Amino acid sequence: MEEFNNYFKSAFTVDNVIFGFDNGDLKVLLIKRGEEPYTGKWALPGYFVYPNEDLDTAANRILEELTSIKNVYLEQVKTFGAVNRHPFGRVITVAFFSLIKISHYNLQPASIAKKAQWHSVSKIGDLAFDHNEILAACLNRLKWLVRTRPVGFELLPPKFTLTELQHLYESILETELDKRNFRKKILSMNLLIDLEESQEGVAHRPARLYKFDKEKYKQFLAEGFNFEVKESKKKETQKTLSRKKQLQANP
Amino acid sequence: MEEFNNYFKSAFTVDNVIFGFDNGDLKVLLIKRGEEPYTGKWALPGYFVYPNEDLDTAANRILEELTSIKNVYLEQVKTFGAVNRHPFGRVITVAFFSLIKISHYNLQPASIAKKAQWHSVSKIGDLAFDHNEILAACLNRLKWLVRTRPVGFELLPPKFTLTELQHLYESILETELDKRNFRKKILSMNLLIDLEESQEGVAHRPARLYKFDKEKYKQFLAEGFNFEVKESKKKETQKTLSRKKQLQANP
DNA sequence: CTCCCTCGTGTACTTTTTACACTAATTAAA
DNA sequence: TTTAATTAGTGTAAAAAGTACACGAGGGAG
Repeated sequence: MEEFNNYFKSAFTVDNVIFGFDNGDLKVLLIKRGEEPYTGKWALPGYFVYPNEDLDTAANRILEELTSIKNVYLEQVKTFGAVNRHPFGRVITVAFFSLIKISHYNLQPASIAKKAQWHSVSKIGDLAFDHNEILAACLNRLKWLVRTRPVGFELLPPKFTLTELQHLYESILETELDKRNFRKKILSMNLLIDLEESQEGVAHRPARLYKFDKEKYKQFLAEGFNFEVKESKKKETQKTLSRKKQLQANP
Repeated sequence: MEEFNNYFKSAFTVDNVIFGFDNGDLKVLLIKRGEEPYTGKWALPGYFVYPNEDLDTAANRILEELTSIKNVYLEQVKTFGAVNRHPFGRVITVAFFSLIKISHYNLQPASIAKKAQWHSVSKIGDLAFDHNEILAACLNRLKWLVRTRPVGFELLPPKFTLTELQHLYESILETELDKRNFRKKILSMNLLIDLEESQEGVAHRPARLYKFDKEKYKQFLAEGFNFEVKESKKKETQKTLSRKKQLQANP
């Protein structure tokens, strides 16, 4: 016990990569640092974990302080603890990401709003600390997630069109998807409810609005996951070729 | 800076789930605790992270102290930091898992060997701390990994038969695989080299030996991953049914 | 020589994925 | 009110991948 207390202890933080979707673009909420080190640089929102706080509690706290939003999708991704990642001492940080609906994002107190800003993921420059690396890890996880689980809904307003959903996927996966195949796939999951309403205020044929079916989603989670969105293949994969070879060899 | 030093600091450890495969069974290396708390209970090997040590360095150190093995597959999985997970104070632990070839596993110094022991993953009892939870998380990740990347080789001796490889997959995935389909799939990846040798000392027709092709594997990693082993379907999935419904509705 | 055991192999069927193009609905402008 | 502009919405056929399934071959043990 006494021995225990003598061990080296390190500062312990949580960084939260807050994703949103707006204007056809995937965004991250960044904060302009007002203090040393890296003053003036953009950084991921993060803070020390309190002694009586679990990790995800800390991540939620950081999110709420910034956006006044609670209860959103939040996932632990990876822990970063390189010896020299913080110039003032040893700091270990657990990276989380969360998915929020930007439309629901309440303006924070002015003091915070001055510092916090949405940035298109595709146009991020040099961030403070190792935050580019953290962001990259979270982006990767998000890509995997979106191919695997129908979480797109977390980033869209409650009512959305299939085209919006497709743009969201395309933006996250950085690829183009075939409209018909995408719709076939998404609708075949039966996780969308057709609201039988249409878009308003657009200068072209209005699209149908859908909402996400939370009940069916629970069922889906319980039964195992059979969902994947794939991009087009442009060339024969190595796998295909080698399989053909194999078949020729053993006719 | 001064402020920085006043923040709450926590003890910081790494736990390493060391997987091996032997006798048709997936194993984990556990240690019998000789001190408080949880004296006498089995626990995952783990230790404090030193001030000048990166996380994966610490995980490798723990592995090496126990097994004298270096340079094996090692992956960070998740960080566990619940407020009360350690009765003596706040301890945050980063869980890693590693894959080793049990055949290469040198006997440690007797002092360690007395405490360390391989346990079949399927027969693990109550572990110390939250280690059952940590093990479960690592097992899940391993399942995903094995369906997605050809890492099975990390757990087998340098020369192995396809049946051994299949048993490894079956043991990790906790499912049965069809022999012909499994071989077709594995061979079509072109990651195995047929050694044109046979097993010896078995009381039946000896199987061919293969080894893993590291060069092709690098290529495979560079080109993106197209590998998955699936278990048999026993019933129509919900997806199939709903798709049929949809097709009937729009003929 | 026979028994016993595991090895190794092919095919037909089902499901999933992919590629691809035109008509419909609405607003804005002429 | 006609026309242009713009996005919405829809089906099908071909290719690839996945699945189910059974028997002769090769070796050791007795």
